[in-house]
Amino acid sequence: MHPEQVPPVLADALFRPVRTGNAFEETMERMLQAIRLGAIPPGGRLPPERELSARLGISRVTLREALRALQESGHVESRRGRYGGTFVRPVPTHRAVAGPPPSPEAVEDTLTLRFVLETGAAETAAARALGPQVRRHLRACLQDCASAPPTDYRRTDSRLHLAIAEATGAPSLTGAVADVRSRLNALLAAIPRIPANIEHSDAQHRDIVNAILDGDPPAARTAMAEHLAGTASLLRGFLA
Amino acid sequence: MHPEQVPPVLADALFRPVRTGNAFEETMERMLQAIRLGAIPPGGRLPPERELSARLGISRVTLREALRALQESGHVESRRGRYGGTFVRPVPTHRAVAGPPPSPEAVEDTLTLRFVLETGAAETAAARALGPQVRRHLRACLQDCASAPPTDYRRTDSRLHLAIAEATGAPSLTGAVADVRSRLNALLAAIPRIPANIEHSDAQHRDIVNAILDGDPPAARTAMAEHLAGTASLLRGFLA
DNA sequence: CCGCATTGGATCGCGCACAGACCATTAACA
DNA sequence: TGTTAATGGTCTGTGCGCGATCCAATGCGG
Repeated sequence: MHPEQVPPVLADALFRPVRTGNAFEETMERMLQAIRLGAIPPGGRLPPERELSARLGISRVTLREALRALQESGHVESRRGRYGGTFVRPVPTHRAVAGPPPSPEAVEDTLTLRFVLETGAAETAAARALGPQVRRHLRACLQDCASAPPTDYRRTDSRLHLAIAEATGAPSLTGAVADVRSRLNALLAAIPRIPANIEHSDAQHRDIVNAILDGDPPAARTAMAEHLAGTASLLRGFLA
Repeated sequence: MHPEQVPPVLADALFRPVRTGNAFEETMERMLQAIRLGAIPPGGRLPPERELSARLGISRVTLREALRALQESGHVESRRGRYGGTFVRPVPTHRAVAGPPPSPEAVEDTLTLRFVLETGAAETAAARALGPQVRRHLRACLQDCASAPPTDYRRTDSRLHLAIAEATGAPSLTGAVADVRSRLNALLAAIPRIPANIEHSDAQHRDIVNAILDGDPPAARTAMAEHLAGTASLLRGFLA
């Protein structure tokens, strides 16, 4: 007997895990993502626990467990009372967690998804009529990125890329870009030292943002593709 | 006092729900996805419960609850004993569940993400050196799609698009395409009747597959973009 | 200086999901 | 024709996450 089988690659995609880890771990990951991607800047305040737990779809108890862990790891700080809240601490103790090196397949997978999502986001953003507020935000992120000290580069860089995704106006796309960006940052953390191609990056960032602001989708896509190629070959060199 | 706030769009993306629904519902969704997307053809056999529950990262009890529900809804059928298993029933009782009409924002969100993912997948697939097996699979899906009766069109169409995503070799991208495709099918289900532009679609499918097999990324992207435009304007017309 | 709205902090009972073991059934194969 | 391996079917105890409710602190407005 030979029942029809589902192709292996498709099976991996469709029958992938329903839930990755428990609620606590998922929540930790999400909060760290928000902090590391610079969505909540140092000194910034997180939404109140009741609101945040509702947004994340988890109980307040579970959220508080995660926040407590983040507190102990030095990422956030809590203050009680009205006008209190949970605040992101500036430059937390950056202890590099040395995990197992990622497999070449995982690297290629992440880079492929990233390329598709981010070039697509740039193109889509350029095709939209952007409001003045969004345009200002893009320029501000670009400026932050260019003038940031090397220690903040990773964060401001993520912030800019996220801003581009936001400019598409599609929440799903923004979320997908945020996720793949987190995966990318995890890969970059496994690299010993980052070469000083920051100036080069800044110029590329400017090209991308200009193309988007000018409403030139093909140029935005091309500029983004060139920008991503740098990081991609860097990662492939170290990890693949 | 005015603590720095996180931009609303980004907050929606980052603080989106950690887990959508309970494990049972998630599992149901996943299994229905596999069936409706045609990954498991009618008559095909699902992996054994033990293996499937392990893949999905859930307990066998929970998986069985979902399978039982699918059994009662007529989607699958179980047989005990060696060489038994759970099989997809041909053409289950297609009772259309009339939910609330999707919001225009949700439609636009889905269409945007779909455009980015699927054009990106086509381009990526065309840029790869495809093995003979993959090439055969693509051609087979194209053929199925062209020769399928109207009742099977949705399924074979999904199957072809999934095959293209598979051809990228990136599991994450394949999973993302499968997800957005499910969302799209949900939207299409809300439309009263599908116009008879199937022949047109078949020609476009051929163009896409040919461009991929010829290794012409720009042509693949363009062909896919044209193909998606049809469905997009259809949905926008009905729902936006 | 007082009152109060707002926020973090803490506790208790409930229900779902899990892990593991065991039972029942079936078709290929020797 | 018996054996056997693989599969669906069932049961029980355990732990995590949830909902709800209350407590504690704190700074602004009167």
